[in-house]
Amino acid sequence: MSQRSLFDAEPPAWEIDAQSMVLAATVVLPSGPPGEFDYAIPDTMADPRKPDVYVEPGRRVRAPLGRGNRPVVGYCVAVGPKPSSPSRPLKPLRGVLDPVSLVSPSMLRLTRWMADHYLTPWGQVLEGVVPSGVRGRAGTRDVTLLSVPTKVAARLTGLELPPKQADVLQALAASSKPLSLKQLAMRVGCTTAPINALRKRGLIESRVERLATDGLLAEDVAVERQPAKRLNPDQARTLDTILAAVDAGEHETILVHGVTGSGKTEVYLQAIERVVSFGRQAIVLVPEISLTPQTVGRFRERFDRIAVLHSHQSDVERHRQWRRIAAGDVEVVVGARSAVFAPTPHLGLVVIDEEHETTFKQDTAPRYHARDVALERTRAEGVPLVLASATPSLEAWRCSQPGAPERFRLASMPRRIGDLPMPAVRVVDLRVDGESRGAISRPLYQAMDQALRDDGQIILLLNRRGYSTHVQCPACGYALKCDHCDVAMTFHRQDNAVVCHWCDYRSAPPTVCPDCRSPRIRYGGMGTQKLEAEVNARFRGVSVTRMDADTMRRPGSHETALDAFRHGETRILLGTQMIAKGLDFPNVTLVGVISADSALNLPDFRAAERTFQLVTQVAGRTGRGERGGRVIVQTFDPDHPAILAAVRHDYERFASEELPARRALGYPPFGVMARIIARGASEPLLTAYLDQVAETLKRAVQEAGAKVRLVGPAPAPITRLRGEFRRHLQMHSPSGDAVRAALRAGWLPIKPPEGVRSVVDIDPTDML
DNA sequence: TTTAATGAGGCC
DNA sequence: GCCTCATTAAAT
Repeated sequence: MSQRSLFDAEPPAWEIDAQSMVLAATVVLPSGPPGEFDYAIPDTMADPRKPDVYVEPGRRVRAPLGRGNRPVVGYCVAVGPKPSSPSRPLKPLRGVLDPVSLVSPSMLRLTRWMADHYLTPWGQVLEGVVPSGVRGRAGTRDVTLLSVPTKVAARLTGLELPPKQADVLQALAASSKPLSLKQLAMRVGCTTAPINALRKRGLIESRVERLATDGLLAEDVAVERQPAKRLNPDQARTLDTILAAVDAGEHETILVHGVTGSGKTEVYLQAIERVVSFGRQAIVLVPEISLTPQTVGRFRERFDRIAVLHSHQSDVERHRQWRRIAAGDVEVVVGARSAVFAPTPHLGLVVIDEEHETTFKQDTAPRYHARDVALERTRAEGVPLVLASATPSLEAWRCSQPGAPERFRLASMPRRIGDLPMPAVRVVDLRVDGESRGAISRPLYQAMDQALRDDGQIILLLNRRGYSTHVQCPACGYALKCDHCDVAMTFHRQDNAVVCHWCDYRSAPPTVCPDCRSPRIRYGGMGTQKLEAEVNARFRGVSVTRMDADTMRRPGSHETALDAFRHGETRILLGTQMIAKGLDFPNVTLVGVISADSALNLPDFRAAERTFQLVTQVAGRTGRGERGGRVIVQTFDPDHPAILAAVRHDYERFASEELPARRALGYPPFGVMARIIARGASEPLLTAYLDQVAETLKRAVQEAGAKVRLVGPAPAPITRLRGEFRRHLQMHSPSGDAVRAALRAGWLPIKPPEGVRSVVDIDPTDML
């Protein structure tokens, strides 16, 4: 019902024209105006018997936009009757792009929810959710297939034809299946001229078909099937909890909190077996980094038909997997973040492994969190969601505790399988035991020496790549920064260059201070390259492998490095956080954390949580065999609660200390956060814009009487990035809807000036 | 008075 | 995001 103000006059009678209902498609655009637009569906596009040009929700269409009727492509999100009047008729659609729907009705609802939740135009969400290879039908091609009509075939001999044409017709009639133009020409040994002559005379008929260009891609490696493993009581109890939800056929979120090595994976593998036995599909989300052949192998051992989705796939491969999933040919989808959108026709269960990982948050639009999207999807489809972690996010943990607005069921697995003990953790106080030079303290050195003599293997974590992490002049204090970013340059010895880890700008290492010309420039701070050199120098003849973003650049290098470690060819594995997660090597008897504080001092309210997670996770890489294991954690802050809790493998202690602090400040999980990030080349322009946004936001919050607190505007912790200045504005509120309402009223309508870009990040995972 | 330039608003 | 139309300023 439309509302009319008392002061609005009724329109004069001659302006009211005959309205009629026409069949219309509602269209959203991947870029450009964010709204929904209705277009009349021409009769030719309303016939389901012509599937190639049929308009239905989830397909892309061509539509004329604006006065100039500029052709645009958009997603049809709904079809239904809409009013159209002679004075303002609906424009007709121009065409249909997709021969099948790319987005199911339930995925349309999910993306609609995302558009609302993350304040991102619906069309942009869809564009970000449907892989480009699927849109472009990568790996397929229109092929013209030629055949002889049966009528013609019957009187083949009676035809008078030029010799070449006769040969062609003979060959095609003899073929058991239709041939392409090229194939036929090849077979006869002629050009396409005689073939086309026959087509023109109607003696050859042709049809166009979409076919795979490259035949079958690398087939799934055959893997020997493994039976389900016997479960210990903790595992059995957890499985029962999940199966109760599966069998009830209702949505429920189950947080599986199991210590490292407690056998979480086996539990959800068995839960998936049940789901698959009902003819339904399961989606398993894992952090990108753990999508290794080993992980995937565990699924292949247990399921016949799995699909893998990750970001390093080609468009062709992704398209193929997507089609298999949509066709119902797949039992289990294993994938990174975006696999939460897998088009399973009959979803039965979603599992998010390592639920606390920040890689589940996408850092470009649509800036969604796969955990939150999965929660919404499973709720809408009425299926259970399993979140598994040894170190759950505090968001998930709080939902498992009494009094939370959202209730998750908690399943705890406090013991390792085989009743293996958790490794003993020793803290080395670097203020006391730190030596003047080097990364390895005496206690760590001794432990390494011992471990090597006992034939064990060692993992060393240092969460910084490069050689020296800062380049500084002792004379004037100048620290070398990136020319384009407000970030310290890291010296990489391998490339003999200083590198910006944010924009990859590189330059020659300075030999004198760029500021005061002092020749005493110092290279300080420890990165993985320098650690590797130190280990090599102090443990001569011991094989060492470094794993970080620099050594893992080529595809497969991850596998090569881990295989070498598994087979004992490498004794010491050192690297950044990519070695901290999920690895399961029973012969690792020592884990060393070179610097537990590296994440502790970041300007981020989650710094303590990150530190706890990282130390706990890497500590869990040892003690997985009969030989036990120990952990040495080096820190300058041995009394920090996060480190103390990690030392005791005590998640609940960490949570019970951190949660009150979060509550006091209104930080997540007790409040919702949003962050407006504006960037641009001109700092004054940026400041003026964000000040204006702050003003309108403040007014919107006041008018709504909402509980939304604004912090800033202020320079972002990284003030400059890729040559642009950055400022941000934070919003805190107990209510996400209040934040969104404020943003809709106070941010959306303010168009940034030329040269300023502004984005909103709902539930940001970092503050940089 | 004409022409160029900048900005706001609609796009169904 | 792009086009159109309005408003305003500069040029003839």
